[in-house]
Amino acid sequence: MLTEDELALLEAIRETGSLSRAAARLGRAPSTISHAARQLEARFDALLFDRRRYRLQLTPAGHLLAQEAARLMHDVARLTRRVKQVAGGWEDRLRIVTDEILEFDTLLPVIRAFDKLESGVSLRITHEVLGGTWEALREGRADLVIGATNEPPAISQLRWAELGRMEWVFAVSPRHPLGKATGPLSQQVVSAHRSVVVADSSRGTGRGYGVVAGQATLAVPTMRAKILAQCDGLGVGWLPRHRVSTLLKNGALVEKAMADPREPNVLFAAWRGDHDGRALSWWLEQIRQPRLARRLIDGLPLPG
Amino acid sequence: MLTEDELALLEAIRETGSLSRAAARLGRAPSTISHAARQLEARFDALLFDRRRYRLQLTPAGHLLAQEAARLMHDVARLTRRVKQVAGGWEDRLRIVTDEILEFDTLLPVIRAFDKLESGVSLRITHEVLGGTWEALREGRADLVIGATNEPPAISQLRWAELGRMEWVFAVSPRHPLGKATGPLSQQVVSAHRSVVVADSSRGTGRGYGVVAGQATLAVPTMRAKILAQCDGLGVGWLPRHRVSTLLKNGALVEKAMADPREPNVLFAAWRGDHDGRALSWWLEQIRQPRLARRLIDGLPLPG
DNA sequence: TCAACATGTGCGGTCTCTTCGAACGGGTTC
DNA sequence: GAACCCGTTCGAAGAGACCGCACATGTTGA
Repeated sequence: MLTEDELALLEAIRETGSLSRAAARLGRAPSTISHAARQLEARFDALLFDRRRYRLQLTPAGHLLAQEAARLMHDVARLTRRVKQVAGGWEDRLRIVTDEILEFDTLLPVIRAFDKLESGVSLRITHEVLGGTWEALREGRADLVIGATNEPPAISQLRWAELGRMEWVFAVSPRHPLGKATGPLSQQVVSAHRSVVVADSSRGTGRGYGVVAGQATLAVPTMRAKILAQCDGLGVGWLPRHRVSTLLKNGALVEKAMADPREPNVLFAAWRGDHDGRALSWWLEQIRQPRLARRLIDGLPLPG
Repeated sequence: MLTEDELALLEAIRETGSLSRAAARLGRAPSTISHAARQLEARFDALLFDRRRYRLQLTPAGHLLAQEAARLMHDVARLTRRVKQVAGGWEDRLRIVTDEILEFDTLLPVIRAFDKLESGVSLRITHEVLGGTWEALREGRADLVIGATNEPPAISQLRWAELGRMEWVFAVSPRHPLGKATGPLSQQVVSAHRSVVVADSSRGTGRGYGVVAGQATLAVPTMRAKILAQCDGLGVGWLPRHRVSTLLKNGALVEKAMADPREPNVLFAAWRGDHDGRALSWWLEQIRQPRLARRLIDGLPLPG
């Protein structure tokens, strides 16, 4: 393998173009450097230095070694940092999976605050649709899940905390055929119109919120897209009340009373008890603050 | 940095789960291992081993180090191979740039033969359109250029060899308006019809073969596409005679006499004299064989 | 042309660091 | 509780790194 001394040797020889100067730079005797250089060649079983001329030079092989060794050295330095970091109780990385109904924007201030800690932990934030968050936790793809819906399933070592409730509203564009309908709408009436659903293309399986069997659907990638689609009159469906509050106020959407109202969803944060670290603890501490939890669930109302 | 001994130490401890067994496996005294382990911890300034329980275990930091160090070790082994290879006179990699009018298929047998040498040299074969090959050589993006057209430009240390001549034929689809024209065609007559040109989208600049100013053009990505386009009657232009020989025979294309015939192109192989290596020498040796050069230039006639 | 200087290498001695064996304390197993 | 396993400490022995010196060779400047 390569010692940092050997690397420094190559580096010094390459830059100074001479063994004596390299020796001076490294604070060693010239004979030591000469000895070490020969030893290095013996180790790699290759001519690394061209000694034919007065001042020796690196051969192409020597150049390659010096150059790549510098890269390796860099890798080792980074590895050292990571090891110290993990030894200090910080995870190497923290994988956070949010449900898509949470808006990434609301996480930004927390991420910024986390960055200020300069922990070195690399964050990886992705999102999933519907049950995907629980799956991610079960399959070990996530260290922390934020905004998971429905009841926590049976996962060994599961820990969780309630974030709060998300209320839903059935709303349509005023230009939509249902826009002028009066009185509570039955499922039968609704099912005659296309519904807009959020689906995750990457996993292939078609999931959707509150879809009636046989109903035509328009699958869109995000809740934001669903809201915009419904504003456009492209379909109908349930929307998070708080995120469409402005749109309801200015008439871009109209709320419809339903024969079967939708119960509010309880949102959870969840993690596994067998992995702990300072980054996870910090995030849990933040998320347990009611103000932040409220903001995460409410999201940002779309401006009209 | 990490010595291979230290890496072997981590590996042995991780697998055996005990210092004594690791010592036995490595053929050292237990005291040596204990000492080395502590020294490793001091070096990284991190707790790598959990000594609280009876048999010590790797901490998360230790696991990370062992795992990543194994990866590093692998990198070093690969680097060692590459250094030996370069020291043996083989280049680290050979970048071959062909003109697009050469067909990649005709290179395949040569590549297979090169692979049989098991030199370890990684081949990188790309193609360029028109003057792009010379540029690639000038800008140091290529170690060897095959099939460069036109005269060799002034490039320092340039070396070249003639491959042979490529003859051209002006041909159109029988369903094209020019298909029934008689007698030699003048430039003026031709310029009234759209010409098909080969252009390189990746470099942005529009280049083309023998295009008359003001003439409408259809730019296609490859010579193969140009042939197919002209068979389809989408345009007219010069084509390599040998590659369309079958198509001329079966009537998919008809040759037209021209008032200004096109001179055959001389194709060159070129490289720089200041980089030599066994891989380059081998390729030059192959290319200088007249039979191979002929096959490269003629390409594969498209079946009707 | 010759002297002064610079460069790379070989040798013997010194010094540091690794390694070992022996002894000890604590934990596990039967 | 005896036998065994495990990790640690300590002094001694050995290996390898390093230095100073001498020497051959090549370069530079007067």
